Amino acid sequence: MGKRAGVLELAVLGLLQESPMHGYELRKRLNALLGAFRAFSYGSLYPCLKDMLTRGWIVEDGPADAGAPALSGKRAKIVYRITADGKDHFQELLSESGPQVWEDDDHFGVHFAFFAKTEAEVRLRILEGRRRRLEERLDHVRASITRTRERLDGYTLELQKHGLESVEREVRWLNELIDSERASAAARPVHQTPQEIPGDVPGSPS
Amino acid sequence: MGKRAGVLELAVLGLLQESPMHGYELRKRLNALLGAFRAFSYGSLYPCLKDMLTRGWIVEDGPADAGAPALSGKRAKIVYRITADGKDHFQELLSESGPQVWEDDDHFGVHFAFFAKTEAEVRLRILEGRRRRLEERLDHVRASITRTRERLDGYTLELQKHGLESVEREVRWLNELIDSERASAAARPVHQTPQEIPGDVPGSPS
DNA sequence: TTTCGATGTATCGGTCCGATACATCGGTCA
DNA sequence: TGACCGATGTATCGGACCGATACATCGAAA
Repeated sequence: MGKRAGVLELAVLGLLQESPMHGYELRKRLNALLGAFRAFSYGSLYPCLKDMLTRGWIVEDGPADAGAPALSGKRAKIVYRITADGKDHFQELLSESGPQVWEDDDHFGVHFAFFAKTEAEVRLRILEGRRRRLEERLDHVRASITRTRERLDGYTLELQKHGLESVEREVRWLNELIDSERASAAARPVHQTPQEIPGDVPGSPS
Repeated sequence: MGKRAGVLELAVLGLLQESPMHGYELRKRLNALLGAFRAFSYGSLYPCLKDMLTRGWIVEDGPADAGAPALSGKRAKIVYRITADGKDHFQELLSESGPQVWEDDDHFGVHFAFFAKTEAEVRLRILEGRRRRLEERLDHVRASITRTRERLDGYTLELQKHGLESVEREVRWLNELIDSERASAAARPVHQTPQEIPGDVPGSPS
């Protein structure tokens, strides 16, 4: 599967970790999770689910209404549940911290969304890698602007500036996050398992 | 051709408007133009150029070194030049101001990049449409956040917040642009041709 | 002289998704 | 009552799209 598939796979496993779900709900939660960031379509979701079934990361489940097994006819709903293998695979994917994670915007977004389940060390490595990447992009864009400054009209320049400031803003965001991470790492010196601070961003809220 | 093709087509025509170019340079200018926004690949550029050739928007040109026609062997460089039909088509595309323009991020970006060549009326319509679109997205995201606030962990929430603020920032940017446009429209009441203010964003610089 | 990065043209395999089809459900209004 | 409608729900497909790649030339450095 392609570059994206890994992303979807991770996101699906992460959501199913919380509770079993059917496709429709999965898609909604998926897109809510990433907010304004990204939208997945059924055209990728269902093939991905199918693939994950064959690999054994997830299994289909009858609906949870065990009270009425075959009563009242048919159910079309298909509920997906994560398997033990799936959980292993999820943790495996989560512990990745190579370039793939921070080079690609989508990869970073999804990985970040599950930071609460990620080891502190990995979190920091990803955040720093991401920052490095954005700063490279920044240099590149800045150079490009100064190189072609006189050729650009006002609107084009405005667009460039806006894009530049967006990236600068993101770097500032990362700086804050990294500082928080470091502060909390210093406070709790050695290894902290993710479970110790379930779902809290270290540092003061904003 | 798909949704994207229109975007690339517009961008290419806009750049060739300034001066003839070969593919490699075209791609560089293209990606510099859109800054941090987007990157086109040869895999889309060359097919697009081929398509535009058959439609007659552009023509191939021998290299400009007319001094040595067949001297010193071969030249692989292919220079593309816009035709009269191409210029017409460019203006036609530029005068579009429907939903396609502001719904899609890429469409908006490219159209904005050529605002200096766009009629003031169209500019305003696009900017306002874009703002409306982003505000819808904002409402949607905000609702989604409050709806699922208690379910989210700190990192997920942080991600949502960051995304939200990005969009809010973009809306503020659009507000400023719209104000500037209105002010300059009020100053020069009736029709102003794009050429009257070549390449200046109306209003004071930032 | 070789090597290397930049310039330059071009294609293809395979991922991805917008559009679409189809079905059921709960509510609402005449 | 029933007919309508929007939300819920599963699923597929055509073809746009692009990362990776191949190949060639050039100027300059080592």
